[in-house]
Amino acid sequence: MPQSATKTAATTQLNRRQRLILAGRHLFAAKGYSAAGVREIAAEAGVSIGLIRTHFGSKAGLREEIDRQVIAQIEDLCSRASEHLGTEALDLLVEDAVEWVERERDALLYVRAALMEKTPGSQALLRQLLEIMRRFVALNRERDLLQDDVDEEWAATFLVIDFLGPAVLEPFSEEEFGMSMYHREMVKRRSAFMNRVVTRGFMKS
Amino acid sequence: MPQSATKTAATTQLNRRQRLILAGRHLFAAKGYSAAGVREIAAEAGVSIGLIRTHFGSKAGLREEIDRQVIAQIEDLCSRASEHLGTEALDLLVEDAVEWVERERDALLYVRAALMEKTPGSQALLRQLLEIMRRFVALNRERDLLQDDVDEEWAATFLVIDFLGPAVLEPFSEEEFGMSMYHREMVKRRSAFMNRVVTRGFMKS
DNA sequence: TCGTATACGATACGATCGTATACAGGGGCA
DNA sequence: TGCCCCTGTATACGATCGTATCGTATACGA
Repeated sequence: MPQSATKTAATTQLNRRQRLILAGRHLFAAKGYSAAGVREIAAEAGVSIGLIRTHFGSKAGLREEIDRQVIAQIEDLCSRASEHLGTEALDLLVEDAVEWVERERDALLYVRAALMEKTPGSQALLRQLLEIMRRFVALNRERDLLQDDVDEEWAATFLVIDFLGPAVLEPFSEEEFGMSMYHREMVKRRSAFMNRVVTRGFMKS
Repeated sequence: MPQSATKTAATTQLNRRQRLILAGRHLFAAKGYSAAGVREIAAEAGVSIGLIRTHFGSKAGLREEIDRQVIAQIEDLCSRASEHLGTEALDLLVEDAVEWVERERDALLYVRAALMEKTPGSQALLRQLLEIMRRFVALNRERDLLQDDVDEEWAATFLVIDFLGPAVLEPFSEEEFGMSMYHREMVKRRSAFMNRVVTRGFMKS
């Protein structure tokens, strides 16, 4: 009983804090930082309001912690993406990203919401994404997979935009396209189209 | 005196209302709908708070009116884009859009902010953008400017994403790229890159 | 010229915001 | 056992939110 109580207590402590983070991430992503209230977050996490102050100092502190965790996730994605080489690197990066998005949809939607507000955290998030794409472009140049005279900085920016694009459109996707942007069929079509665009384009010159 | 007084009064009336709309558009775009308060909006417009209720019923009513005006502007852009034909149609559409963005930057940043929140207005805004791009794609197909076997729905979505992309990145642009996304040099480089991408891509297959 | 409708501002109201404070339970250490 | 710190809850506080109300000034039609 004492041991299991200790364990339970520790678990609960971790859970309380982490549940606040998850609830905050979810609500910030869904309604935006200003519109999501601390009482609502605490209620969704199933804890009392005071815990936000205890663990994070303030609502802003909670956001900073969420930023840190999401940035860490993207760093992970980045390091795994760097392992991909060869012709199918883009496919694999897309697959990795898609797998992450499926597993951590709230995290992506949080990135989407975070970018709406310019904070140190959101700036860092964007920089992280740019860094991933710059490395990806550089890697492909080294492997001689880039066409000649490509504006590499814009190529990286282009990739960031088209990574975030579906997230931006996601809340409207059901009504405009009849399914989620991250529905398997949607991802497949999009992946095929983007693959075509980056290698051949879609318009005659 | 009476005539000029009448004129002034009428002008003032129009100004008051329109100034509220412009101030609201600016603040909603800059801080988001929830974070922008009615007192702040009234102060920026140089009128008293009560006028928001008088003219629009509520804060939400003000947003609806802003939505209407912005949608109307985009419709204008749409009808003008439809006039462009021939090989340089994309260039002209881009030029039109760029000119509009330069003239009405707040309107674009408002679109950006509006898309963060799912409302009837934001859904209509997105649909409008999609419609523009669908027509553009269809027009190019009719003119035989599309490559074979292009997924036209995704092509239109792609164009929407890459139209909104710079707006999404704009608040971070100064720090990441050293200048605004809508700086002339930036637009030129971006335009060149996008032109290349849609016709040739940038990666070897 | 007067009556009325509208335009407008000042202020009050209730709700909700984020934060601060007071207090309760339960391990770890003397 | 007694003290203490840590985690946690409940509640209070001041500020600010959006909205409602009231008084006044101004323009227009009879």
